[in-house]
Amino acid sequence: MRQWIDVQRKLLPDLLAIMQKRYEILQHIRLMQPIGRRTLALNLGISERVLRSEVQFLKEQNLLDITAAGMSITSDGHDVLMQLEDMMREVLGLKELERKIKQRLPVADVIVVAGDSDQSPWVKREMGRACVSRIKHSLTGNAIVAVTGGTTLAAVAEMMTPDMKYRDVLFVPARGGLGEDVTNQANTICARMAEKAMGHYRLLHVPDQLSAETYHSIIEEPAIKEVLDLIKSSTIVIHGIGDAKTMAERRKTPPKDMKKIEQNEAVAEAFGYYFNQHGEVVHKVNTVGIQLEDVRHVPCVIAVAGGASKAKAIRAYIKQANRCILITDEGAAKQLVRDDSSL
Amino acid sequence: MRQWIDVQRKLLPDLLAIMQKRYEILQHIRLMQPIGRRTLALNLGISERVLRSEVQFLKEQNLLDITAAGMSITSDGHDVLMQLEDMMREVLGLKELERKIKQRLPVADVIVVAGDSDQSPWVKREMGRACVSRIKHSLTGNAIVAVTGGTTLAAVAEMMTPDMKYRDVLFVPARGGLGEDVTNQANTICARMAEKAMGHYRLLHVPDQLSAETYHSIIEEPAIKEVLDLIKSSTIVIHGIGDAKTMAERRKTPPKDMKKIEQNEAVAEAFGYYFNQHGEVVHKVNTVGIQLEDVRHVPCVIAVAGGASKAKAIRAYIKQANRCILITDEGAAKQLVRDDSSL
DNA sequence: CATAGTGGGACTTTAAACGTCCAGATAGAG
DNA sequence: CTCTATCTGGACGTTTAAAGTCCCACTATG
Repeated sequence: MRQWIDVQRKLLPDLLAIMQKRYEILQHIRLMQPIGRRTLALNLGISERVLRSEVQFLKEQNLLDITAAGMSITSDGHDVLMQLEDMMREVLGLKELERKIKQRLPVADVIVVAGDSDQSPWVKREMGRACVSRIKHSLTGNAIVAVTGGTTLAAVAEMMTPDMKYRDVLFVPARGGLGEDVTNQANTICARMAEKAMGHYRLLHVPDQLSAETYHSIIEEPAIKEVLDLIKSSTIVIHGIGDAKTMAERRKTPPKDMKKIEQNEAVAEAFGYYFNQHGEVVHKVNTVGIQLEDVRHVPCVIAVAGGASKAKAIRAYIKQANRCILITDEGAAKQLVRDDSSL
Repeated sequence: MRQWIDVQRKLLPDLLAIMQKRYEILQHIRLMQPIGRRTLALNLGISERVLRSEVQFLKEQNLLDITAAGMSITSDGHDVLMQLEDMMREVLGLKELERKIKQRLPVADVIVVAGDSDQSPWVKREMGRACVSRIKHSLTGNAIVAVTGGTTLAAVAEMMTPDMKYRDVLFVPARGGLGEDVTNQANTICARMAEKAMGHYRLLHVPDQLSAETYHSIIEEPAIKEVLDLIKSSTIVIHGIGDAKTMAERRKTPPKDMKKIEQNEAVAEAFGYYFNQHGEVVHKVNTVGIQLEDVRHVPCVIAVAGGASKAKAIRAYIKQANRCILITDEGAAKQLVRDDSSL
């Protein structure tokens, strides 16, 4: 396949560009369907007229449907898109990035999607899609999937699709309240993901700020304890990686902790833990649920994070992680490789 | 690879056509270099202007050189062409033909090249090229290669290229005089092939028509006997397959034999043997050299024959052959498959 | 029922591809 | 050495396809 692309690059250089264009069009339509020409053209950054020609072509190929409400993907288009995903990763050199990252960081697997989520918000959803298909890949029987919060995880939940495989899967939030907005809380995302997957889910109703006494008594409540046990025995953990400062600010972090985080030069955050650039824990939010030790024993840990600005955070987290699966984007991946080359 | 082609067919339907066009241009240039635009355009059956555009493009890609004497292939172009050969066989459905033939006829391997040598004479040279690369593939140490005569084998000799592998290879004519023109005789072709390959060769100087006495005494001559022994112990045999009637007419076949061949409904001819449609020998030319029994014990027998008109002959010969390697063209292959489907 | 967003038709502009013709250069034959 | 045939490459008008522009009819949704 590699040589096939190389030959085509020599023999038909601009056709690969056209292929990429059509691929992106299909991809966007799938993402935003039903959608109109103008909106889509604006989104893709191409003229409306050329989009129109392309759309007409794609329609003639039976790859997309076109109704009064807008354009949407046919099942043929869906199939083509599925196969294209793999090829385009190779064409765009994303596989190359994956190889490099695998060489340089201790990860079990890497998937890089095109784009930079710093610049194009929809790239998060592509990471979400990649994450979902990766999960399906390593799903066995009646798994317990623990998920965290964050906008990236929200995107993952949004892209979740129902599947027979999820019939006996249980979704749980990885940890209790971390001080986030309700839309970004693990509970919310867990529920959303389970609904989209047509699977089951349990939630963890523990308030954010508790006195020590209440805390100790509440975790002895049978209803709570049962969920906590499920969480500790989860087989898959899906979590985001945040920039330490951004996360601390977004959460209602007390000034005392804020200072601690800053002074210890934390750069990364994941499920309530803050790491410095060497991957050492410098602070943790006190809450129930899975702990860092527990994570190390989970067979399948998937970290999802993208955008060039998160490269440092990703590197720091990966350093201490136990060969997790990383799902990221082109922006972050390139930055990671660049940083590594300059060291 | 199969799916890659299918997707591209959907997404860029004319891509494969363009690819094929450029492939053919490169192929022809390699075959006829150095060659001018007009001659080439005429040969390819396309307008001179479009050829000019294509050539300009290919030149910019550094795939061909262009001098006052005409156009020729660069080493880059050669590499691309090598890789393309395989891909185009897949694209043009030739691999499909190969699969079908392998299913239906008792052959060890089949290679089908594009075109029909009945209509385009240069297709024989393509078969020649395919044959040469196939030989190299199954060449071991100091092999002895026996070759027959015929226009197709002449094309094989013409396409032979020198290679380190041929250093210890010995070329010999498979059989003595069969009544052909000197240009199509096994001796001539054997010498030509060996020269092109930079290998060694021995010839068999035995006149066509001999009395029984002379015959028996000549084969006892040490010089002759040595060559005959080499022939009998050859490790590779390359031969053509002819239409029985055509071959009989081309050779100075005596009326008596002619009648015998016709009455027994011979359809195929190979190294002096005539076969009917069931693969049974109905006549043989009396001469020294390898015999049909000997051929059965040669580890690698390669039959080269193309053109739709030869399909019947190929089928008949293959029926009695002991899992040989067949090198043919699209015209013959399609006819073979068609005949087989209608049975 | 109004409005924002949709597809699609029609026309003009622009660029690329193509057909055609010819001049200058070069290799090979005589 | 000369002559001729063949080669490339430039020039220019023509054709055809793509892209820009504007507008209209329709429809889903609030």
